[in-house]
Amino acid sequence: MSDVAVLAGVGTKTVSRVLNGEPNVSAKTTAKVLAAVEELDYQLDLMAGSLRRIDRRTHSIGLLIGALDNPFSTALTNAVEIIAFRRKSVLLSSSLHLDPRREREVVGELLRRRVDGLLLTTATHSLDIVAAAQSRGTVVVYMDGPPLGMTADAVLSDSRSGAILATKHLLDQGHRRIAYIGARRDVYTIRERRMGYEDELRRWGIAPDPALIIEDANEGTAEAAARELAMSGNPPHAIFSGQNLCTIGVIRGLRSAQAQQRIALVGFDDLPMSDLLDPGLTVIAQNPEQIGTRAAERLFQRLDGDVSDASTSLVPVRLIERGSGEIRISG
Amino acid sequence: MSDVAVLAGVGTKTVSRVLNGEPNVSAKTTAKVLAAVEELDYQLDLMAGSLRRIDRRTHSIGLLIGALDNPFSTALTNAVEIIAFRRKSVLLSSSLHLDPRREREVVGELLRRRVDGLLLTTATHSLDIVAAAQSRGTVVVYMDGPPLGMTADAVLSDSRSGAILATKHLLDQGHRRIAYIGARRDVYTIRERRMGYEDELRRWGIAPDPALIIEDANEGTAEAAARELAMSGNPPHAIFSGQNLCTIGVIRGLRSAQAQQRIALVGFDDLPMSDLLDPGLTVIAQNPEQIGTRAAERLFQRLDGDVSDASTSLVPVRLIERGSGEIRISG
DNA sequence: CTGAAAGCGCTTACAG
DNA sequence: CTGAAAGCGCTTACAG
Repeated sequence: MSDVAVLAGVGTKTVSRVLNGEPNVSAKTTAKVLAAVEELDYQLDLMAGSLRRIDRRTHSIGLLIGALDNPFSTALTNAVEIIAFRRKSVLLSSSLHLDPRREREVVGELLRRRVDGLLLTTATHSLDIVAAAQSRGTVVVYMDGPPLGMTADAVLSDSRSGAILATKHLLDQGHRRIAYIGARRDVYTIRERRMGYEDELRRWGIAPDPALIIEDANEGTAEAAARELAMSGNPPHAIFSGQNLCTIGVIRGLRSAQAQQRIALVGFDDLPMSDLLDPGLTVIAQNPEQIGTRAAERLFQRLDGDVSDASTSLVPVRLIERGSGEIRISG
Repeated sequence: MSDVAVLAGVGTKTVSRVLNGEPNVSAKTTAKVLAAVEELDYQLDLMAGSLRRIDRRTHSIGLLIGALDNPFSTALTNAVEIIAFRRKSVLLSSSLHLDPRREREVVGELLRRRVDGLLLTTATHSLDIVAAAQSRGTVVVYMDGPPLGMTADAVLSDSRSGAILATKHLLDQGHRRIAYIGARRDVYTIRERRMGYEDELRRWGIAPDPALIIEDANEGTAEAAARELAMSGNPPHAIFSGQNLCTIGVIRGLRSAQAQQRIALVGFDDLPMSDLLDPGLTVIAQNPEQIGTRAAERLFQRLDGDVSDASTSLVPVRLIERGSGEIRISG
């Protein structure tokens, strides 16, 4: 910046004024400064500025995501990025690559870079440092899960209602033996989905059958489980898959048992091209754009000084009928 | 940091030594400092440190991507993130959301945060500031495209060979009237794909037919184009789709014309679940993990002091046969 | 409308 | 093995 000041023949404070759009600089001086900036291809050093700035804002926000291997996470990230860009903030994005032990280190890296806020989709192993940062003024917003062990804003899908909707839809088709195949039980939203499934069964007077409940599945084990269920002596009439990657496994499993036209399927969370399958995949679609947008907007409201009580915002889900969930009972 | 120093009863330089793992600190002093750090939940301010540090490294790298709406971009980002994490660097990721006018501003935001390096998948509208940053020591590596108007390392798919492979495969099935439906012509790799297609046709003595070449398509227009071609009086025998989102459109178009079992299709770039379609989708699969990994590793080699000549690294692609590309000529 | 001095939280270059 | 002083590139708080 001093180079620019020298070349323009002004003080550094004047350069700072021009580059930050502060008032009280004559048009002539502004022009001189801008010419020098152009000449030297100068870019303001925002990080140096934030050191002295009264609010210490770095105009960066940290995003912690479980893994980027999922269209849901991608859409979420994209939505967040759009809001951040609008607010002249940059996104420091980190994923865990499925290794929860990295969480502490990843969050630490974000905090050491003094992000203004943290958008967390998962944070079970770094609670202390997140809470400490929050008490120092770092804004914390949870996405796709509730705040764990601390008070913070959260934006998430209404998983329970979605699971109830899915289960009811299958019951409405006449199915009674409905299996659940879901992902990691240690994830809040996943548990909610299983519980919604059980709630609705009970509401219809059906006791959840442990033999029809498979948890902690990934794509591979979901495939094996679906295949096994389909080929068993007493196969289920329908399957509710509690997560999109599991759903892919279930589809493969049903196909390898040639049961995809016989056993109904509703998946939680949508998948691209799932309308092109045969049968088309019926899903409970989440709204990741909305979750990401709301969470990021909440974060910036907080940065703007909103000190109202922390709140949890539930984003509605909806049923999309494409065929697999509308297979009716045939026996 | 001074709080920690006071609490531990040492100088700030000693705190700095402990936190940066520098030698020559007694075990006892180290313990005192660590206890104070723990007590205060202190996190080093990396950005403040980089200001004074001799190499001025911020341990952050900027990633510019066209849009995150594509599994290819996602896989690329993921691979880059893994390498960056390994190198204790954080990823500032920005996408353009398809708006090229944002490019200058986005790149500027990254540069103003003094990223150590820039990983660019697109950079046609910010050449001057990228080049200026490069000449100041910011490492620039291009991904998924060649360096445009400057000298820099690049890592990209061997698009031309892939397009030749796709076209040859369709010719091998007996097809002669092969259409090309591709995305934005202003993207280098997309142009390479079309050129590979034309090259191979000519090698077989077939003149490319302008009526069978559709460019600048997106998912929607690719669908319309495919449908129109399929329903025309003189439909093509096969289609080579030059980009994955176009491919989705083409699949929809062929289906709506009920031609998906009649007109062969090879798509450039793989899509998840494309083996579950009927027919399964034959593709030229890229290797985004490899592109991202190589590009990030190159970037860190440069930061480590490698001053060898800039080089372009071509990552091989491969044909995956799943059915749609193996439909043989039937007329 | 403009600029000189001080200071943000660190690391550097020294001195002990 | 340890720490005091200076300085990185900015913005703040002033003074003119």
